[in-house]
Amino acid sequence: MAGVSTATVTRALSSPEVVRPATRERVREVAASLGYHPNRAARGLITGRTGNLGLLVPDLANPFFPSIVKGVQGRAHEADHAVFLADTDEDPAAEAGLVRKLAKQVDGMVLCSPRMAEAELRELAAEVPTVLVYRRIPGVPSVTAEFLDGMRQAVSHLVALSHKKIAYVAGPRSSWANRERVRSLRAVTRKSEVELTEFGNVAPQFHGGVSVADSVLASNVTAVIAYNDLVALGLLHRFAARGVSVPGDISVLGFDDIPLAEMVHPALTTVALPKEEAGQAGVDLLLDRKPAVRRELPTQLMVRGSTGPAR
Amino acid sequence: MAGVSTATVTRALSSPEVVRPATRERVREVAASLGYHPNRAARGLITGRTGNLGLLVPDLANPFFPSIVKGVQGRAHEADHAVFLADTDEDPAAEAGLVRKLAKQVDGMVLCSPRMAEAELRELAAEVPTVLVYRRIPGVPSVTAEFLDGMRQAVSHLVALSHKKIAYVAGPRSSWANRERVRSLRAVTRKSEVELTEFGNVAPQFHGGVSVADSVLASNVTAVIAYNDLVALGLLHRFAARGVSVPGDISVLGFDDIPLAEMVHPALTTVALPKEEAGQAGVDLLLDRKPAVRRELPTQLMVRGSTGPAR
DNA sequence: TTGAAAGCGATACCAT
DNA sequence: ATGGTATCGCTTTCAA
Repeated sequence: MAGVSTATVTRALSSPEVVRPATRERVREVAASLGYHPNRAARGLITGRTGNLGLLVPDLANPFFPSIVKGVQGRAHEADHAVFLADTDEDPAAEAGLVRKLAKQVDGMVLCSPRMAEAELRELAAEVPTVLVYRRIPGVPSVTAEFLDGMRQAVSHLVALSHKKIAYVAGPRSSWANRERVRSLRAVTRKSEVELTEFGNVAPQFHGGVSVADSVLASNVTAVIAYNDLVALGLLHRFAARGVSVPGDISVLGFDDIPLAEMVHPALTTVALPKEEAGQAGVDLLLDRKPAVRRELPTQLMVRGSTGPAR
Repeated sequence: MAGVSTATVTRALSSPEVVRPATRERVREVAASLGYHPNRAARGLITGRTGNLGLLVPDLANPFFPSIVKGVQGRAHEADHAVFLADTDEDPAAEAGLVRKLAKQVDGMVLCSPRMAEAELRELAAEVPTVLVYRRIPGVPSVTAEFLDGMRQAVSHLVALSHKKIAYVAGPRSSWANRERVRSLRAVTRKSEVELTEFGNVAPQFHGGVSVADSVLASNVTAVIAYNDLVALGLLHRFAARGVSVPGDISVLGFDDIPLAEMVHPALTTVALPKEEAGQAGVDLLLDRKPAVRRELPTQLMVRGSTGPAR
């Protein structure tokens, strides 16, 4: 319709500088009036780049993940990329299959808190450009948070409130984040007067916290740090049902800072992890294709109503 | 590698019945050993089907939507389709662009609670196979819930508790769901002794509820129905801060039944809307390509702690 | 600066 | 039952 060849249309649209301005404008106007957009699949066939990204999350029902998805999604669209989303329902066995299914259609994958084994993950990362978010393995670009520092802030806070006996409710064994938190917590408490008791492992969900609450109460701790906010909320719920006062009888501290943390009574003291930022950083790493980079984002203790002086 | 033509490979993989069993097995074994999967983009070029679906949501941070996404995602993968996700951040102006950007790469779009105007939506639906979830316009397949019946259950419940003056806190004007709820509520209360006072419009979020709570208290209602659970939680939060007892001084009722509703104290009485089911039904409608169908899923009042007898 | 034509990885038709 | 080949929509040489 513009009276030029398809080659010139391509050039007018993707390499404006090489066509005569008059031609370029004519082509662009016609394209706009027709609502023409190049078919990305066909383009990808020849360029090898699809303009698509893949994102894998363990469970969208955990409010921690939608925030990350928003971050990935937002940044990807800024970079004119579309995002495939896959939810694995906390099934490690499903992860590799989903990644491979998407691999051909994407320029890269963002794997958020993948539960699969390290060896398998490494294989996958060799097949398709991969960025890990909230998981770290050698040689693969990743975005994580400063768990050790976050744990230090949490324990300092409890120590300042005179707590001496602290419980930790562990999340899934397959969760790298859980392993990191346990490691950090042990490291931090080893140097202090604090006595640490560990519970779990529980599912990283509300009911996980509910189910372990009575065991925690039966011990003699005055404060409990939960694997994440959802578990912490489960603890709060069961404590309330048992008539246990928080923070009067026991202090509760979570991890993540999901939006809910501020909505409950008492509001949950928690270690805030970067979520949208982590998603954005993940996309940046993927699109920049820099050599294996490890970004570690800062964490921040949010002191709210669920922690108070030891009884 | 299997000693056959590409045509036979295609057939062995996608129309097994037309190739000799021996050949078929040989091809399949070689394919498996190579980890070969047909390139879906290339396939889409000639078949016209991409095996991809697009999903648009207003805001993933609203816990109502992740559930729908899970439903869509799960069903789509069962049908061997991948899902593009786009979050519009509650910006109606962004919706059409996002849809058009994805349109070429998908077999159809699921638009979840789209905020855009009806005329524009109709245009879009003409360009790409579309299913609406939680929105209904003539001629476009849709999945919604029985709001009128849900509202009837809610009001009956409050009437049974002797409430005579009820407030409604309205959500966004651009939200079809809000308009439906207002319409249903007016219809239901018109026939009863109940006096209805309307507040809002507020953002469909926690802070929306917080911001309107004092106005509600200043009126003389004994019960309040919120646009959705998030707004209801905002009300609960502000009421608690003001020392107002729920349900002692005022009853609170939400809509949606998001997971949080059960996690707070007092637990939120709410009208449960189908979420995963709605997402699944949306995908089914899209893939069946039946003529314009309207599915209306049942709703269910969940009575919990936040409603009680009128004071 | 522009056009012609090859080719990306598949499928589907027409032969054989 | 199988192979040859045109074709999908686009980009990228290579020539003009």
